[in-house]
Amino acid sequence: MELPKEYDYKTLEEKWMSTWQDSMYYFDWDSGKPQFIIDTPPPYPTGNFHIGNALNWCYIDFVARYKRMRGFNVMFPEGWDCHGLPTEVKVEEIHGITKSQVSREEFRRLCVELTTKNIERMRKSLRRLGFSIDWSNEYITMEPAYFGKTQRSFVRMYNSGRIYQQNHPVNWCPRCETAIAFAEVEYDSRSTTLNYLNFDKLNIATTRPELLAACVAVAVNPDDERYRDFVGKDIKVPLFGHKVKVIADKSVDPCFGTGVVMICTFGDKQDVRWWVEHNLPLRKAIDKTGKMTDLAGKYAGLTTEAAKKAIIEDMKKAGILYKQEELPQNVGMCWRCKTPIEILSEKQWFVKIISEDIMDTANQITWVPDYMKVRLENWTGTMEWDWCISRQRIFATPIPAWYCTKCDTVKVAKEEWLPLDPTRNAPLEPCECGSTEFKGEEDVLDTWMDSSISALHVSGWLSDHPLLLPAQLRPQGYDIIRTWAFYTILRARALLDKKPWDTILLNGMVLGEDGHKMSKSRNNFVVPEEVIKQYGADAFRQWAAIGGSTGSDIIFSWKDVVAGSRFLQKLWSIVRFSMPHVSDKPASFTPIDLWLLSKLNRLVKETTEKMDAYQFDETFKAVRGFAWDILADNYIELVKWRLYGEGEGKQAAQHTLYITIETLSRLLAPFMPYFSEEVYSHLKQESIHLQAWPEVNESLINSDAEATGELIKEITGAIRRYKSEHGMALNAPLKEIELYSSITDASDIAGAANTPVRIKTGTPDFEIVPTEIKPNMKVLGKTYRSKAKSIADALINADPKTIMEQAGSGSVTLSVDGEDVALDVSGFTVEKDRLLKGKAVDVLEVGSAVIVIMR
RNA sequence: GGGCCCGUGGUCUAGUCGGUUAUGACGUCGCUCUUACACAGCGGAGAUCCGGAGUUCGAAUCUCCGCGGGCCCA
Repeated sequence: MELPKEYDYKTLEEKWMSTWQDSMYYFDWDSGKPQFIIDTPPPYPTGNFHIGNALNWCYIDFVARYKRMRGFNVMFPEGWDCHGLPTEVKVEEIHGITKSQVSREEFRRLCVELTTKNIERMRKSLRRLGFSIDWSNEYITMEPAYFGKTQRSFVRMYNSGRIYQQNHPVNWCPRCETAIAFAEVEYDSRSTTLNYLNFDKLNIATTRPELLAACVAVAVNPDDERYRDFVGKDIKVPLFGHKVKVIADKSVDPCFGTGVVMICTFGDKQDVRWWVEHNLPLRKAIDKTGKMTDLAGKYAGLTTEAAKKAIIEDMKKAGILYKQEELPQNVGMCWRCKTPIEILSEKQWFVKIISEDIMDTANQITWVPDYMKVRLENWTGTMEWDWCISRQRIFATPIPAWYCTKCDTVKVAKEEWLPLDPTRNAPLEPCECGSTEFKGEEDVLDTWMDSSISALHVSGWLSDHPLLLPAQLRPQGYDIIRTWAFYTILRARALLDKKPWDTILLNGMVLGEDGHKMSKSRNNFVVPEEVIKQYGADAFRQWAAIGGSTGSDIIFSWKDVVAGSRFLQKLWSIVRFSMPHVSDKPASFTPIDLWLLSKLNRLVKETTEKMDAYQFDETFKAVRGFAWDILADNYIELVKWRLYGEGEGKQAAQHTLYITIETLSRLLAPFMPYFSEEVYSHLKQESIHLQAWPEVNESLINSDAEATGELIKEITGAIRRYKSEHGMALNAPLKEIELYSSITDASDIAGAANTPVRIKTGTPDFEIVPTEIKPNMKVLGKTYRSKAKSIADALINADPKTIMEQAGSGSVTLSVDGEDVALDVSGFTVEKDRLLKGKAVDVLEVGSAVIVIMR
C-alpha cells in the first residue's frame, strides 16, 4: 500500500481526534504506578482559548504524555475558573440590563448560562489542539460540588483564626457601589486644580479640598528646614476646626506645592500608606454612594463635586484660599463606568498572611526556571496588608455567614450545612442570643479563593478518594506568580500544612510578531484556531515546543508554524519512502547501520534527560535534527542501493529503518500526537499514546561505530559535493575511487556514489606540504600565561616546514622575544596539504581519509 | 519608582562553569528534478555577539556603568 504523497493534516487530525477515547487518559485512583498529578490552571471561560493559554497547555501536554509513557499514573485535569466581574459585565451587556434590575438568583442564572456556553466552546478548542486531558477529572468552580469546597475552606480557615473581619481601605466605585480590585482600576490623564490654603500657621496645597473634613494629619519632609519647628505640633483645619498633628515623612516632596501636604482618609493610595505607617485616626467624609457624610457639617449630603465647589467658594470668601494652579493628574476610574474611584474604609473579610510560612513552603518546591522564585520572594517581602477576600458582587461563591438582626453577631456556617447561599438559606441553629432572625451576608468571595484550592481539589481533598497532595506539577505563566501561586501556597499551608506541589513550571508570555504583548488594540492578536485551520495542531504545537526556552517570553511567529508544517511533510516523505522497505526481522548490521543505531540511542538518552528537565525546545530540536539531517539526508541516501538491491545488507537496512522509525514516532508522540499516531498505525495495531517511552540500549551506543559511520558519511558527502561542483548528476558513475583510510567496508560508499571503490592501505604517493601552524591557546594560555600571546604570534609567523620537521622529535624550539623557548607539540597543530605527484586524478581529503577519484 | 528577564548575521534563535572556526531556522544568491521529499538537496554570501570601562595571557561568556526592550508590581 502506497501512502499519499502529501501529508494531509486536516483529514488525519480530524480522523484521530474522533477515534481516540477519553478513557485513554483517565487517572486511575487505584493504580499501583507512581502518581503524577498536574494542577492545571483553570482558565476563565471567556469563550476563547487564547494563545497564551495554548502555549501553557502545550507544555502541560508535553509533560503529561511524556510522563504517561514513562509509566506514571498521570492526571491532567481541566478546570474552569468561572466566577468574576467580566462575566457579570458581559451578561449586563448581552441582556441590556444592570444587575440591580433583576433578582440575585436571576442574575446568577444568566451568568451560569453564559459561562456554560463559553466552556462548551473552549472544550472544542482543547480537543482540537490534541491535549490529553483527563475529562473524568474536570471541575467547574461555579458548581456546588466545587464552590462547596471553597466554602468549607472558608469555614475551616475562619475557625482556625486565619480569616477575620475588619474595616479596611478599598477601591470603591460610588456609582456601582462595589469595592474593586487594583487590577480593575483604569487610569486616565486629566488636569485638576491645585489649591493653596492657609492652614492655621502653615500653607498647604491640595487637589481635594472637599476632603478637608477627612483630614487627619499634615505632613512635611523631615529635612525641610522651613517646617522643622512645626513637627509634632497640633494645627487647626480651616472651616471644620478640628485639630490634627504635623508629622514628618521622607516621602513628602518639599518641591511640590508648599512642601506641606494634608493627609485625608482617603484622598489617594499615598494617604493610605501614611495612614498605616503613622497609625492615624479614621475620618469618613464620603459615603458609599459618593455623598458627603455628617462629618462634613453643612456640606453633608452633597456630592463630592458639589461639595468641592461650595468649599472652594467659602474658602475664597474667608481668604483661606490664596492661590490656584493647573495640575496634570492621573485619575483612577472604574473600568466599567469610568467614574473616578474613591478609597473608602469598609468592613471586609481578610485572610491573614504569614510570610514566613509562605517562603518556607515555597522553598520546599522546585522552581523551573529557578530564578522565578525570586519574584515570589520579593512579593512576599513587600506585602503591606492582609488579603481582602470579600467582593460586593453577585456571580461568585457566597460567603457562608449571617448577621444576627438582634445582637449583630456574625454567624459562620457549619461545614455540614454547605454548600449554601446565606441570602437564601438561614442558619440551622439560633444565634447565641437566642434569636433566629438573621440577615445573610451579601458579600461574595474573591475568585482567587476558588482557584487557590485547585491543587487540593484535584488531589482528592474532601472527596471519597484518598488525599494525594502534594500534586507533582503546577504549570503556569509567570504573570500570576503573585496571585495564583502565592495564594495556592498560602492555602495548602493553612488548610493542610503541606506544600501544594513538588514542582512549579513557569512559562513565559506570548508576544505578538511585533515583539509586544498580544492585544486587540495593538492588532497583533492571533488565535490558535486560525493557526490550526491553516497548518494543523501538530504544526502549532511545534511552535510551542521550539519557540523559546522554557520560562522565557516567546514571540508568536507564523514562520515557526510554517517550518513545523514543513517538518511534518519531510517526516511524511521519510515514512512514505520507508514503509515498503521496513522489516521487524533482525539481521546483522553493517557499520553505517550501527552508526545510525548508536546515534539513535544517544538521542533517546539525551531527550530523556531533557524532558526530565522540562527543556522542550532542546528535546524537540534534537529529535528534528536527527530525523532530518542524520536519518533523511545521510542514512537513507547511504542505504538506498541496499534497499533497492537484493544483497545481504538489504535485511539489515530494512530492520534498522524499522527500529528507527518506530523509535522516532515514540519520541515525537508528546509533541505531535496526531502525526505520530498516524505513523505508528502503519507499523502496529495499537495507539502510540499507550506505548512506553523508548529505553536506551546502552550496548548500541558505541563511539567507535559512530566515528566510523561519521567518516563514511563525510566521505560520501565529499564525493557528492565533488560531483555537484563538476556539474555531474549525483547518481552519475565515476570510473573508480581509491580510498586510503581506516574504513574496511566501503560498500555503502560505493552504493551511494554509484562507483566502484577500491580500498587501499597506507598512503598514496604524496608530497606533504605544511601550510600553516595553528596555536592551541587552551594549552599555551595555561602553561605560559602572559607569554602565551607572543608564543602564539611566533608560531603563526614561523616557517611551517621548519616547525613540522622539528615536531617529529616531540618538541620544537622557538625564538620568542629574543629568548629560546622549548615547546611541546601539544601546543599547536600543523595544517598540511597533500599533493599527489604525477597522476591525472582528483584528490579529496576528509579528516585522515584520502579519496582519490578517477574520472 | 521597585523587582525579574532579555539585547548574538536582514529577521528569530543556540551557545553564557572564559580558550581564537559563534549554532540552527527563515530569508537571500548559485547549482541540481537523485526511482521519499523542489514545502527538497548541495554549496556560497552575510555577525566589530547593544555601547563603554574593568578583571585576564585570553571575554559573546565574569564585574561595574550606561542605553534599549519586555513582563509583573507600585
